[in-house]
Amino acid sequence: MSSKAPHAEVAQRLGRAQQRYTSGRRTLVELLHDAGRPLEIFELAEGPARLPVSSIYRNLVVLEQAGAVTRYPGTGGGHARYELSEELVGHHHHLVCSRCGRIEDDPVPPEVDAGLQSLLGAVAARTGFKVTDHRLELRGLCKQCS
Amino acid sequence: MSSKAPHAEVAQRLGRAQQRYTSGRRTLVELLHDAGRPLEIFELAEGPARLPVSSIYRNLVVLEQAGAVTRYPGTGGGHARYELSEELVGHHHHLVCSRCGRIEDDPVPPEVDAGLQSLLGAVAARTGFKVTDHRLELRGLCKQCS
DNA sequence: TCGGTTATGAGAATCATTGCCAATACCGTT
DNA sequence: AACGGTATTGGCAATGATTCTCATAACCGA
Repeated sequence: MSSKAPHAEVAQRLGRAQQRYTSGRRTLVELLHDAGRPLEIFELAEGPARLPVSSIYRNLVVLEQAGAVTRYPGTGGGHARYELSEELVGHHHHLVCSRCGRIEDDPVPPEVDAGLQSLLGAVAARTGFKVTDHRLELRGLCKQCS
Repeated sequence: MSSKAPHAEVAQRLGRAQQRYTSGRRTLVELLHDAGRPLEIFELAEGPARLPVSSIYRNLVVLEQAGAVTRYPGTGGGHARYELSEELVGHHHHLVCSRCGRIEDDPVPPEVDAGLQSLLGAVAARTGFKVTDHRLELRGLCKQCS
């Protein structure tokens, strides 16, 4: 199931950042790719891979600086989560269930995102803030909890 | 300048939650109201009010449970921030400067939010996720940094 | 004012995250 | 294939934000 993990792109980005694509980093990328949702550190550490915690943190920083993963601060009282960057897996939003806390990815249809883009242009004109990126979090109840 | 802080509404919500509106809690509400942007703990603690840290944390939890403040997890590597809840100060989005890290509020024009609402309805229909709320974070460069 | 309950504040305890460092793996060269 | 130099790893200690504890103080109704 991890066959289509974007290893080539990650390797390229790490190369640009003068970093190696080691086996630990490769494992992280596969775990994140297979999950298809932002994972917490313990989910990476307790999985079948059994990666040491300090290496996980260190490598996530490296991967983030290389532009391969994105960090999301904990949503509830929870802890930080990581995900493959949108440049690798495509633009998407997050569905956060306020009951069970689960976060799922929601791929964004082009017409929806186009609508958003025009909204963001209006913000720039109004406030002088140059918008380069956005994060949209939809909160509510997931299928199971509703 | 803190004259229009929504003390009455906060008191009402605390009452419903069987909680008192003490002077420490009142001070927190005024600080948050005056700031008009999400504040970190140290900004509440080091201000002229000199509130003890443990009381700040405890009271923010109480105020959050009563629906008077909202917690935002730190955006960079940063720490948690708190703000008066949207029910008290109105719906708004956040402008996050990726250079200086500052977060500003951005009030949402009704027509923009109406556009968003229709997008969210589409998500519900497509995924079975019941959207009750959303958070939009616009990232980019603030006026000073650009 | 009294009695009982709730909130406060100072410090200790907890826990995610980061730093440290000796051992290991990797890479280019011979 | 072995060598030397550099980057990475992994276990554990240190850090720092957040939470807990508990004795004291404030509050509220009778």
